[in-house]
Amino acid sequence: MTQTQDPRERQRLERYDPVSIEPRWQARWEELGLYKTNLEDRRERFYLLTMYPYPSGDLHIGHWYIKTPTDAIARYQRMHGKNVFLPIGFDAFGLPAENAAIKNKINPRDWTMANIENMRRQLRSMGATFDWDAEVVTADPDYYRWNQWFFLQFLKAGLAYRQKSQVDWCPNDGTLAREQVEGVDRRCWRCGAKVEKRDLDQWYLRVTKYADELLDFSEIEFPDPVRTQQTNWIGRSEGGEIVFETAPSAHHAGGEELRVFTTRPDTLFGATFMVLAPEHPLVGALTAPERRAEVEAYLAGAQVQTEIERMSTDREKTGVALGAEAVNPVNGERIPIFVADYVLGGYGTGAIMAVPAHDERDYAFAEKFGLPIRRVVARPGEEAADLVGAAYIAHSDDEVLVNSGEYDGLSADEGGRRIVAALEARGKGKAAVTYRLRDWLISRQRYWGTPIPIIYCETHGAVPVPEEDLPVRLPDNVDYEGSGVNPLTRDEAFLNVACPIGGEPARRETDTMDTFIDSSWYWYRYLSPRQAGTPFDVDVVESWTPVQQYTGGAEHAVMHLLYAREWTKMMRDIGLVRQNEPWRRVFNQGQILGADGERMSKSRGNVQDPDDLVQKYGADTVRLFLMFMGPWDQGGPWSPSGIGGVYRFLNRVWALSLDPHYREPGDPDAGTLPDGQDEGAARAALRAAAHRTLREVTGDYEAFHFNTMVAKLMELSNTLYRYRGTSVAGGPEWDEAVRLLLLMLAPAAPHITEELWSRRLPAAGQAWSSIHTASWPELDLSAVAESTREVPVQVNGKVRDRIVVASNADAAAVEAAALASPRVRELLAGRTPHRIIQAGGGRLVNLVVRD
RNA sequence: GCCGGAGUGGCGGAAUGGCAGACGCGGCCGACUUAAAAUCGGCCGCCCGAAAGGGCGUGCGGGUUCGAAUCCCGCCUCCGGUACCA
Repeated sequence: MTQTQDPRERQRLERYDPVSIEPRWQARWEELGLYKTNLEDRRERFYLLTMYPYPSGDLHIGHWYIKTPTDAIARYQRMHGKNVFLPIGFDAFGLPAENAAIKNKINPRDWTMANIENMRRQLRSMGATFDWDAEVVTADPDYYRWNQWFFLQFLKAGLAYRQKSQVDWCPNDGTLAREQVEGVDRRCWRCGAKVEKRDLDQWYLRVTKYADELLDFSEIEFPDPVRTQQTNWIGRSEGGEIVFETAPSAHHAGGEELRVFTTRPDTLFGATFMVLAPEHPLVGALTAPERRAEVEAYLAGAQVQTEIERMSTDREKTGVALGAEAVNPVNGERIPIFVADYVLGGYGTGAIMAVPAHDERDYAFAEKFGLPIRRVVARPGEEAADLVGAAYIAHSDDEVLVNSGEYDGLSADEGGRRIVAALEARGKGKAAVTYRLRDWLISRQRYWGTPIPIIYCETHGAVPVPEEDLPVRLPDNVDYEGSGVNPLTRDEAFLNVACPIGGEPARRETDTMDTFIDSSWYWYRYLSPRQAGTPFDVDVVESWTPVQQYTGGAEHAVMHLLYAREWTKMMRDIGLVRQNEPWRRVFNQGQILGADGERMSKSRGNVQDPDDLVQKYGADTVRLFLMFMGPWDQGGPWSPSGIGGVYRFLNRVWALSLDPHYREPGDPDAGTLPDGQDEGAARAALRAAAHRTLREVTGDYEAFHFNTMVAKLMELSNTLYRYRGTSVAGGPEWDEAVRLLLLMLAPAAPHITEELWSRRLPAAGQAWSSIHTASWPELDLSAVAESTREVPVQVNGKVRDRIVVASNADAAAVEAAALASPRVRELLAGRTPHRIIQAGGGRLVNLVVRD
């Protein structure tokens, strides 16, 4: 067994050369069809979905950061015997393609398809187990025709509608959904330009219908921040709708209804004025002739200000009196009506009752315009004198109504309920719920997207394109004039069409759909990507979805992740699927930033190209390094320092597997067992290390704790290294440990493990089979058990000694051993501990002594 | 402002009520080598001490507990989201 050897005489160990190993195995796996999923297979299914990339041209390291651990999950689940489906596709419509087309005068399709081709190559170089047969490219007419089909079904079901409205408009990107406008200064999520307002006829999806249902997360497991963000975005508020009436005046007959929404109906007696949003339809009618000039100037100013700094942080209140009054339904009081842009046209009823004593914004407005402030809610014990002038915004349980007529003395909550009930009896109000969520504006004034299948006819209006005429294809050759104006609007061949109803000359809708529609259902299409006649095979969809696990970035928390839930519910309501949610569980990995801590982008010049790293270290090292960097949900600035450590680790795995008997000339202890260990103990220690690692690594894979998973495999390889060249190296326990190490490492570093595995099998007299078809190893708990254990002993909470006891020692034995320790006796100095605590079943002892 | 997340060695990070700093980077020392690289081994939170050992230490201040990086209260800083939502 023991060999003496002169290293200079040994044949040199073959070098670990990932660049030659990796492409060879990738080709072999493809040849074997190892990752083609048979969707008919009845084994337990595991649909693993990762957000499909936008084909911007190059994969950067951030893509690998999402996809590498996802691939490891797929491989891990396969080793557990599950039928795993891991598809991939491309989010191929969108603005960058169009901008590139304008700049270079090429077709967006050509630009996009060339990028996709490059990204396919890069994705393959990761060694990921994507099932390429399921690939979906959204710019393919066979895909986007179903966007059109869905739109028509939603139209029939009343879930889609057209409306003229003020929309957020980016000078570069055209119409934006509300979610796509970012920040205080209202900038475009995509290009960062200032967003303006425009009045346009637009198509909407009626997603507000699902507001309450979307607040129910019982069937979907989201990271907490995503759930919170969606909840806030939907923004449900309970309160009352109260009907004020306009008062008659010299210029106005009065009696018109002015509805307001409030969350504080209990403060109705404190309403001292009313405010309408600039967009409110009654502003014009209510304005007194002598006020008209000023009001119109204000409205014009508000329009301009939306384009400039209306939302600036100082946000001083502005507004103008209309010269009209409203009647408070609860006490008949007449209060003045103002128009002010701090009231939003799109929320609630676009009008508020202003209660300056109990609302910060109303208070600021009242102060500025010298309007009365009347307290109507008081805390018990507050004197009448305390109530003058100041505002009281807080809302607590023990407050009562004052200055509120018959409701005085009631608790605010109870008073509010009674006020609403009394108004309701008179038809002057009712309990109401309002949401912040708006319907989804899907029209985009862009070429590179799904054409909205509508034809405008002078006789028949907006006519849906008949289903049999789908898809409405994007013309391939369009004329880019170097401007952002949608070229479809001047493409006569596309525009001119006969009305499907009467055959009259008519024109096509030139708007295309928001690309978030493409990404709202692509994983259903993956399951039957070439299905004709329906968007997907419903039986396959029912058996494979909701998706088991979805992985991707948190930046989509209130966009993609909300739109797709809405879409699924709409599909359900037109009878297409039976599920309520698209996915069961979503995980957000962190974001890799550039070395400068900023988002990686070509313009910043901080992009890390994975190809360079793969060339230098191999895909396995890059994969493993990305997993090892830190917790997966954390991300952080990119720094390649440390990648060498991971590369060294793989080299050590290589050396251990191929050359167990080597003795390191630089190590004085090489070839000798650790102090105090005989061969039997060494063998047991090897097995214990391997199985303990297996126990922990299994838990880490399950919890997506890839960084600690790698650390523990490094520890195991360090242990093996300690025994390399000793009498136990190459023995059965050693062999088992190496085997477990390779199996545990296989999901993360698939190439090197496959290479080493394929060399082990013939050595063991077995036929070749891929390590990726092997089963996850079985844990042998008896191997983990040890005969002794170390117990830290604390005195007053500070560790003062460590004692070794038999691993089956009971509490009394541990206590006795602790008290017998010379060090402890010295510290106790004759005192008797008044308390002895053993934590975790004797894992730690704490002796508590009083001074 | 509001909502969410985070703050631990020179650095990435580990430990979620029980031995703080696993694993890795980096640094220092040593071995191997004619030499260098590669490789291998050892040491490295701060302060006192020759050592044994002791004191301090997880953003700051308090608290709960036999015991706190971890739980509670009050702050500070950074990152993400949001922007007058009545």
